[in-house]
Amino acid sequence: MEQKGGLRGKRTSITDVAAAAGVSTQTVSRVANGFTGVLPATRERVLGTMRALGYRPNSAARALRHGQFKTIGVILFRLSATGKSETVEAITAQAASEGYTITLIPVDVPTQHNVLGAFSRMSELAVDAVIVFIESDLPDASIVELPPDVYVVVVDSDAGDRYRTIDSDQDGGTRSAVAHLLELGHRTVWHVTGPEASFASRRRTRSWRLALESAGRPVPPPVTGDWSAASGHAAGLVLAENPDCTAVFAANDQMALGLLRAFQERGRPVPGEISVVGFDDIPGAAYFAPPLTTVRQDFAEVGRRSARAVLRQIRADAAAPPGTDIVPTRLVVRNSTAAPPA
Amino acid sequence: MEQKGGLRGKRTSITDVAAAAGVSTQTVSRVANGFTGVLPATRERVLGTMRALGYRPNSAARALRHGQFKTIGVILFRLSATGKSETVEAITAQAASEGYTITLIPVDVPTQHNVLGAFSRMSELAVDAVIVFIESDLPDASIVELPPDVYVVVVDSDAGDRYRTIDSDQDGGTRSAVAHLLELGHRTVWHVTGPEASFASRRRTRSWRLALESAGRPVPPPVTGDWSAASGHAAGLVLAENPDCTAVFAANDQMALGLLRAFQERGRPVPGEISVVGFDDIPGAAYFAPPLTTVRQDFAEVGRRSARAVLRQIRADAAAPPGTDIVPTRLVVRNSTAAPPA
DNA sequence: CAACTCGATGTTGACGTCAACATCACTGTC
DNA sequence: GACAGTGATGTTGACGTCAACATCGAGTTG
Repeated sequence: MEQKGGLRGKRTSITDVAAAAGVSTQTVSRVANGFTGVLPATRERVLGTMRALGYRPNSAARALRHGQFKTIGVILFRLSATGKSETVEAITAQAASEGYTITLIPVDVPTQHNVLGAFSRMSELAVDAVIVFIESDLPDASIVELPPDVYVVVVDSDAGDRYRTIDSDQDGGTRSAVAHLLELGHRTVWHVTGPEASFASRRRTRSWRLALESAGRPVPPPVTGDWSAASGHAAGLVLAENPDCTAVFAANDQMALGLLRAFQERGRPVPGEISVVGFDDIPGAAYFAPPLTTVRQDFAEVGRRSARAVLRQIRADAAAPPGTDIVPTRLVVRNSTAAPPA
Repeated sequence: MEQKGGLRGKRTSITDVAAAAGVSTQTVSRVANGFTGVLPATRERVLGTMRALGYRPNSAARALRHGQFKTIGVILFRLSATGKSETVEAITAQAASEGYTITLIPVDVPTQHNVLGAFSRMSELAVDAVIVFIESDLPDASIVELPPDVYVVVVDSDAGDRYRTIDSDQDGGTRSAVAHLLELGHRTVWHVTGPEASFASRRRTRSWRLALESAGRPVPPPVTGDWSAASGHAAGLVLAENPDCTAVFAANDQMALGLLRAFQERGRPVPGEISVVGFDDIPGAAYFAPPLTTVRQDFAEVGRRSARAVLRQIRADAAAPPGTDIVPTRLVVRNSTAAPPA
């Protein structure tokens, strides 16, 4: 019933509690922070007054006093992209376990310019460190805009030589996908890529190419998609016309889903005539028609490690050495892959 | 190259700039805040000094001074649940457009106790308002723990009589799904529910029941799921055995996907023998086998409205009247529904 | 040219917290 | 019983910002 308007600024402060309890603010502070050296009787009295007055420490004053915000900023582009929410969720949980809070710093479009903007905007934000979670190239200039007292960890990007980086094993996952298909007897593996701008996509494409080359297989021209099932479907319609195509590696599961559909529409049974492998292992992939063989990413683990890395820097008050911490991926074989038709 | 350790606390303050530029801190403040009444020459000089020293306003000091944090807290359970990330993304964007930042406040398990904990924990957080985004019942006691100077908007829950609430039109969506199926000629519609604890699920179940009753149709026993495709699959295995079952309304698309798979495994063609309708319209639903008829939720709009509602309260410095703002949902007819077999 | 206006800039203090230091009342010692 | 020691509690000031008020000098007016 107190949810009335105009209540701003009436928050009870340490001074109010001190006055009401008949002690000094310092004593209240000691009680609030659980310090010893306060008589049990006094402590109880103060505690009671705090409760009665509904006292809550003011975090702005604390932050000002301590020079720390107990907050980590996460700069990101599309939170709703596959896996991102799992990662952010894990970051949040991990941070919370150490008393830190997460602040979201959105970037409209991940152009160099905008990322730069986010970096400089953030520098006046109340954060002790940042996790950069944008799957595109970081502009070189960004380092200039970075406030020197904020630590940085980068997720899924190519800043390993400048910042600590956490990444899923895109390369290993891709190689195991290609290897799986080759072992089944396919002559080569076709590929549907993600958008050009995506760093993850480019790496998958590169690893796919390398895997084929090192196995001495021909490298068919990749088909460009945009992560969506629709683009996978479009790619599938093209690929279905090609009798040589017996195995496709899609850069994510959504596109693989589109492929599955396109092949079904074109009467090219999966895995009978064409095998399909995806990437991500999204919820439901096991129930596609057919259940999708795919590369599972541990999005949550990426988040946990990012948070830990950043927290470690804050604790040590020192930047982590650049370099990349790679989170394993794992091929999950289901029913969308089989030997090529005889 | 400045990313060295131990740099904490060296952030340049308004005082440093003032000293360097040979003016008072107040003048720097005026320049920093774009106030008039500063000679262009002075302004330029100060601006230059700020740049040279890399000055960034300290938001903790600002917050302390103004009594506002320019921050909105979002209390949520699982960020990675369907649609949640879209909503949060929209909240973040909307808030950012008004200079507000989003802080994530996770709740491990949405028990009454934990939600309460989040509420009280949050009260010492640096937030001006909260969006409660937990699809479970809010404990009555929560209101007690709520700091009186923080505004609240609730998403997808049943607090409409206490707080401003934003919600998707679960009822309308469910009714249109059921109506669609009945219009196709099905005698009745079976239902796979979400978990018992979910408020959204319970409402969908209730609306489904009401829709059938008001149409004078028999109400078959609902099958309980847990949102996952696996649970949908399990439900489908059961339902497939029942020759009376010709139409199923699944409380979400993941479970619908599981149903599709189960019916396919059991040789019950969709939509030939059984029609399936889902809820959510997740990415890829249009590429399921067959493309899924489902109820589309506008998750982003829910987020935008929540943010706007909360921002409006902050601006007006007054709580919004309780009541619910309903975001429309829309039936998207695709190929998983058809007339029942003759 | 004294009185006054007005625009530019400076000074002071307060927001809430808490570290560092100061004080005060005991207790026990010789 | 004067004195050091100890533990509980109080006082002061500083963190960075900015509103309110103060000052100061140049231009205007009668």
